[in-house]
Amino acid sequence: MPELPEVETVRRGLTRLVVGRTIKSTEVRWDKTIGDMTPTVFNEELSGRQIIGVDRRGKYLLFRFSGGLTMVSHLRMEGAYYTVPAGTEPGKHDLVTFHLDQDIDLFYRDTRKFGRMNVVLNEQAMQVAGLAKIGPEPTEDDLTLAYMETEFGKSRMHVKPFLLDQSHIAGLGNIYVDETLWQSKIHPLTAANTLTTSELSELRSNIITELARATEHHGTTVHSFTTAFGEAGQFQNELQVYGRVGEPCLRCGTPLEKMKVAQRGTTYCPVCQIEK
DNA sequence: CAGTACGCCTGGTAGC
DNA sequence: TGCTACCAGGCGTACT
Repeated sequence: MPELPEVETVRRGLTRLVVGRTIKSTEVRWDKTIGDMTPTVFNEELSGRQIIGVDRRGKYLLFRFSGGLTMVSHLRMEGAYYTVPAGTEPGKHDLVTFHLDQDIDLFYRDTRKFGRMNVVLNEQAMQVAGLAKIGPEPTEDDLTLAYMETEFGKSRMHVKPFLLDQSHIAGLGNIYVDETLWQSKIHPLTAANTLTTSELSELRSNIITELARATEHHGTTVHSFTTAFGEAGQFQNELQVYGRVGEPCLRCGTPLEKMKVAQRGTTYCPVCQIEK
């Protein structure tokens, strides 16, 4: 499931492969992917526009088009972009085709059809649902300890669903939440407002470092995620808890356990991550 | 307002 | 083998 490192990897791939290209036309084979817009309007809006950049905010991709339009694209669970030679027949799960100049087609594939793309004016992009209330990027400059103390202090939510909520911190998903909670020795059911300053400081630095490291490795390959280059990320080899239920904790050797927290599978060490 | 349950989807797999 | 049941889960929406 693409989280921040995977989305950033896709952004870099797209920047290399399609920035500078002009859209000749589009085809949409699953209407829900483009929200309220009809395939006809989608095609009329985008045809003739040049792709002038691809930005990212949290897990959202922001395609910048000539003429002041932005396409906000969220990959959700399995969305993926890749380029093929013009004329390539789309497969069953290729939901959208962007026919580009220079005989390139950009395909959007999404097996489970959860991903969405919304075309809006540039100035409306940050009003798109999900972006309107998005929290700070998990970087040294944007995610300050002072912010975390204030934000976590306001909520009694369990820390796991708290971290998955993009309005608190942008970019974390199930994998990196499990990883960073384990690294920080914090139990997933700990109430957000009971974390001490030193625990928050540790968590903050683990989040920032982990996402940066995963990005360097081109993200984690689970299920169907591949980069826009068609290559697999390598960070799955670095994961310390996700997908390792029953295997020994890398710190204390206790078999890792799995439980449901807010309907999500959660792997943790029952000894290292002590419940308060 | 804060927090929670559900629906959206399909491929893979466990169990019979 | 072929069938059913269930699981994976990010996020928007509806609800408490």
